[in-house]
Amino acid sequence: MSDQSIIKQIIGKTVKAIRIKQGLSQEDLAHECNVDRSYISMIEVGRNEPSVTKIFELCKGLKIKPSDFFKLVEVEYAKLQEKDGESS
Amino acid sequence: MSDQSIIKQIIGKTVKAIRIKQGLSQEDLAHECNVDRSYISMIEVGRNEPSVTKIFELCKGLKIKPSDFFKLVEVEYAKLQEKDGESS
DNA sequence: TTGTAGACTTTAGTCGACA
DNA sequence: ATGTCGACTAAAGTCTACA
Repeated sequence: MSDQSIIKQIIGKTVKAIRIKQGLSQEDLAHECNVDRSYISMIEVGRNEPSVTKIFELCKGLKIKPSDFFKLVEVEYAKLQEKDGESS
Repeated sequence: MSDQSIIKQIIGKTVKAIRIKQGLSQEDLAHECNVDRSYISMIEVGRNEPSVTKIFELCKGLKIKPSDFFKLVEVEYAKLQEKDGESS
Protein backbone atom coordinates (compact mmCIF):
# COMPACT_ATOMS: atom_id res chain seq x y z
CA MET A 1 0.00 0.00 0.00
CA SER A 2 2.74 2.37 0.97
CA ASP A 3 5.34 1.12 -1.46
CA GLN A 4 3.31 1.66 -4.58
CA SER A 5 2.96 5.35 -3.94
CA ILE A 6 6.34 6.03 -2.36
CA ILE A 7 8.31 5.41 -5.53
CA LYS A 8 6.42 7.86 -7.66
CA GLN A 9 6.85 10.53 -5.03
CA ILE A 10 10.58 9.97 -5.01
CA ILE A 11 10.81 9.94 -8.79
CA GLY A 12 8.90 13.19 -8.94
CA LYS A 13 11.11 14.91 -6.39
CA THR A 14 14.22 13.62 -8.13
CA VAL A 15 13.17 14.77 -11.57
CA LYS A 16 12.28 18.18 -10.27
CA ALA A 17 15.53 18.57 -8.35
CA ILE A 18 17.64 17.70 -11.37
CA ARG A 19 15.57 19.84 -13.71
CA ILE A 20 15.97 22.88 -11.45
CA LYS A 21 19.66 22.24 -11.12
CA GLN A 22 19.92 22.26 -14.90
CA GLY A 23 18.07 25.54 -15.03
CA LEU A 24 15.30 24.11 -17.17
CA SER A 25 11.61 24.91 -17.08
CA GLN A 26 9.05 22.14 -17.28
CA GLU A 27 8.33 23.28 -20.79
CA ASP A 28 12.00 23.10 -21.75
CA LEU A 29 12.21 19.56 -20.48
CA ALA A 30 8.92 18.61 -22.08
CA HIS A 31 10.20 19.88 -25.38
CA GLU A 32 13.46 17.96 -25.04
CA CYS A 33 11.55 14.75 -24.41
CA ASN A 34 8.70 15.30 -26.85
CA VAL A 35 6.02 15.07 -24.19
CA ASP A 36 3.40 17.46 -22.97
CA ARG A 37 4.35 19.94 -20.28
CA SER A 38 1.40 18.90 -18.13
CA TYR A 39 2.80 15.41 -18.07
CA ILE A 40 6.05 16.64 -16.58
CA SER A 41 4.04 18.41 -13.94
CA MET A 42 2.10 15.27 -13.11
CA ILE A 43 5.31 13.34 -12.68
CA GLU A 44 6.97 15.93 -10.48
CA VAL A 45 3.92 16.20 -8.31
CA GLY A 46 3.84 12.45 -7.87
CA ARG A 47 0.52 11.90 -9.52
CA ASN A 48 1.84 9.58 -12.22
CA GLU A 49 4.64 7.08 -12.13
CA PRO A 50 6.49 7.33 -15.43
CA SER A 51 7.43 4.11 -17.19
CA VAL A 52 11.06 3.16 -17.55
CA THR A 53 10.90 4.17 -21.19
CA LYS A 54 9.74 7.63 -20.23
CA ILE A 55 12.38 7.92 -17.55
CA PHE A 56 15.07 7.08 -20.07
CA GLU A 57 13.77 9.88 -22.26
CA LEU A 58 13.63 12.24 -19.32
CA CYS A 59 17.19 11.37 -18.43
CA LYS A 60 18.24 12.25 -21.93
CA GLY A 61 16.72 15.69 -21.50
CA LEU A 62 18.15 16.00 -18.01
CA LYS A 63 21.55 14.94 -19.25
CA ILE A 64 21.94 12.30 -16.60
CA LYS A 65 22.52 8.60 -16.96
CA PRO A 66 19.49 6.49 -16.05
CA SER A 67 21.57 4.39 -13.69
CA ASP A 68 22.66 7.55 -11.91
CA PHE A 69 19.07 8.71 -11.75
CA PHE A 70 17.99 5.46 -10.17
CA LYS A 71 20.87 5.60 -7.77
CA LEU A 72 19.38 8.80 -6.42
CA VAL A 73 15.96 7.23 -6.26
CA GLU A 74 17.34 4.16 -4.59
CA VAL A 75 18.99 6.20 -1.86
CA GLU A 76 15.80 8.07 -1.06
CA TYR A 77 13.87 4.84 -1.13
CA ALA A 78 16.24 3.27 1.36
CA LYS A 79 15.77 6.22 3.69
CA LEU A 80 12.02 5.82 3.69
CA GLN A 81 12.29 2.11 4.18
CA GLU A 82 14.17 2.78 7.41
CA LYS A 83 11.40 5.02 8.65
CA ASP A 84 8.74 2.46 7.81
CA GLY A 85 10.82 -0.21 9.45
CA GLU A 86 10.95 -2.74 6.69
CA SER A 87 12.88 -5.84 7.68
CA SER A 88 14.30 -7.49 4.59
CA MET B 1 8.07 3.67 -32.01
CA SER B 2 11.18 1.60 -31.77
CA ASP B 3 12.28 3.03 -28.44
CA GLN B 4 9.07 2.24 -26.62
CA SER B 5 9.39 -1.46 -27.28
CA ILE B 6 13.15 -1.78 -27.00
CA ILE B 7 13.27 -1.07 -23.30
CA LYS B 8 10.80 -3.73 -22.29
CA GLN B 9 12.71 -6.28 -24.32
CA ILE B 10 15.91 -5.38 -22.54
CA ILE B 11 14.27 -5.41 -19.13
CA GLY B 12 12.84 -8.83 -19.83
CA LYS B 13 16.13 -10.29 -20.93
CA THR B 14 17.87 -8.76 -17.95
CA VAL B 15 15.39 -10.07 -15.42
CA LYS B 16 15.56 -13.52 -16.90
CA ALA B 17 19.34 -13.57 -16.98
CA ILE B 18 19.64 -12.58 -13.34
CA ARG B 19 16.90 -14.95 -12.26
CA ILE B 20 18.60 -17.88 -13.95
CA LYS B 21 21.92 -16.92 -12.47
CA GLN B 22 20.30 -16.99 -9.04
CA GLY B 23 18.92 -20.43 -9.75
CA LEU B 24 15.35 -19.30 -9.25
CA SER B 25 12.27 -20.45 -11.10
CA GLN B 26 9.70 -17.90 -12.25
CA GLU B 27 7.48 -19.17 -9.48
CA ASP B 28 10.18 -18.68 -6.88
CA LEU B 29 10.67 -15.11 -7.98
CA ALA B 30 6.94 -14.48 -8.20
CA HIS B 31 6.56 -15.70 -4.65
CA GLU B 32 9.40 -13.49 -3.43
CA CYS B 33 7.75 -10.45 -4.98
CA ASN B 34 4.15 -11.28 -4.22
CA VAL B 35 3.09 -11.25 -7.84
CA ASP B 36 1.62 -13.86 -10.10
CA ARG B 37 3.97 -16.17 -11.94
CA SER B 38 2.36 -15.38 -15.27
CA TYR B 39 3.28 -11.78 -14.76
CA ILE B 40 6.94 -12.67 -14.45
CA SER B 41 6.64 -14.57 -17.68
CA MET B 42 5.05 -11.59 -19.42
CA ILE B 43 7.89 -9.38 -18.31
CA GLU B 44 10.64 -11.77 -19.33
CA VAL B 45 9.07 -12.28 -22.71
CA GLY B 46 8.89 -8.55 -23.23
CA ARG B 47 5.14 -8.33 -23.44
CA ASN B 48 4.76 -5.94 -20.49
CA GLU B 49 7.02 -3.18 -19.30
CA PRO B 50 7.05 -3.34 -15.51
CA SER B 51 6.72 -0.09 -13.62
CA VAL B 52 9.59 1.18 -11.55
CA THR B 53 7.77 0.09 -8.42
CA LYS B 54 7.55 -3.45 -9.74
CA ILE B 55 11.17 -3.44 -10.78
CA PHE B 56 12.21 -2.41 -7.30
CA GLU B 57 10.26 -5.37 -5.93
CA LEU B 58 11.79 -7.67 -8.51
CA CYS B 59 15.24 -6.45 -7.56
CA LYS B 60 14.53 -7.31 -3.96
CA GLY B 61 13.73 -10.87 -5.01
CA LEU B 62 16.70 -10.98 -7.34
CA LYS B 63 18.97 -9.65 -4.64
CA ILE B 64 20.35 -6.91 -6.84
CA LYS B 65 20.35 -3.19 -6.33
CA PRO B 66 17.95 -1.35 -8.65
CA SER B 67 20.71 0.99 -9.76
CA ASP B 68 22.83 -2.01 -10.70
CA PHE B 69 19.90 -3.49 -12.55
CA PHE B 70 19.40 -0.31 -14.52
CA LYS B 71 23.09 -0.12 -15.24
CA LEU B 72 22.76 -3.43 -17.05
CA VAL B 73 19.70 -2.17 -18.90
CA GLU B 74 21.44 1.05 -19.77
CA VAL B 75 24.39 -0.77 -21.30
CA GLU B 76 22.18 -2.91 -23.50
CA TYR B 77 20.16 0.12 -24.45
CA ALA B 78 23.29 1.97 -25.51
CA LYS B 79 24.30 -0.94 -27.69
CA LEU B 80 21.00 -0.92 -29.53
CA GLN B 81 21.11 2.83 -29.92
CA GLU B 82 24.36 2.43 -31.81
CA LYS B 83 22.77 -0.02 -34.19
CA ASP B 84 19.79 2.24 -34.80
CA GLY B 85 22.12 5.15 -35.30
CA GLU B 86 20.73 7.60 -32.79
CA SER B 87 22.58 10.91 -32.87
CA SER B 88 23.11 12.99 -29.72
C1' DT C 1 8.49 -25.19 -15.51
C1' DT C 2 7.21 -21.76 -18.77
C1' DG C 3 4.25 -19.18 -22.32
C1' DT C 4 -0.07 -17.54 -23.52
C1' DA C 5 -4.98 -16.29 -23.74
C1' DG C 6 -8.87 -14.02 -22.04
C1' DA C 7 -11.37 -11.04 -19.22
C1' DC C 8 -11.12 -7.67 -15.97
C1' DT C 9 -9.70 -3.19 -13.02
C1' DT C 10 -6.46 0.29 -12.48
C1' DT C 11 -3.18 3.45 -14.10
C1' DA C 12 -0.16 5.68 -17.52
C1' DG C 13 0.05 8.88 -21.10
C1' DT C 14 -1.96 12.64 -24.49
C1' DC C 15 -4.16 16.85 -25.11
C1' DG C 16 -6.69 21.32 -24.49
C1' DA C 17 -8.12 24.76 -21.37
C1' DC C 18 -8.33 27.16 -17.07
C1' DA C 19 -6.84 28.71 -12.66
C1' DA D 1 6.04 29.10 -15.18
C1' DT D 2 3.32 25.54 -12.83
C1' DG D 3 -0.72 22.69 -11.15
C1' DT D 4 -5.00 20.66 -12.20
C1' DC D 5 -9.38 19.06 -14.25
C1' DG D 6 -11.71 16.36 -17.63
C1' DA D 7 -11.93 13.18 -21.21
C1' DC D 8 -10.02 9.94 -23.91
C1' DT D 9 -6.84 5.75 -25.71
C1' DA D 10 -3.38 2.60 -24.56
C1' DA D 11 -1.03 -0.26 -21.56
C1' DA D 12 0.02 -2.20 -16.85
C1' DG D 13 -1.16 -5.51 -13.58
C1' DT D 14 -4.21 -9.55 -11.50
C1' DC D 15 -5.97 -14.06 -11.92
C1' DT D 16 -7.61 -18.63 -13.84
C1' DA D 17 -6.79 -22.12 -16.85
C1' DC D 18 -4.83 -24.46 -20.78
C1' DA D 19 -1.19 -25.85 -23.93
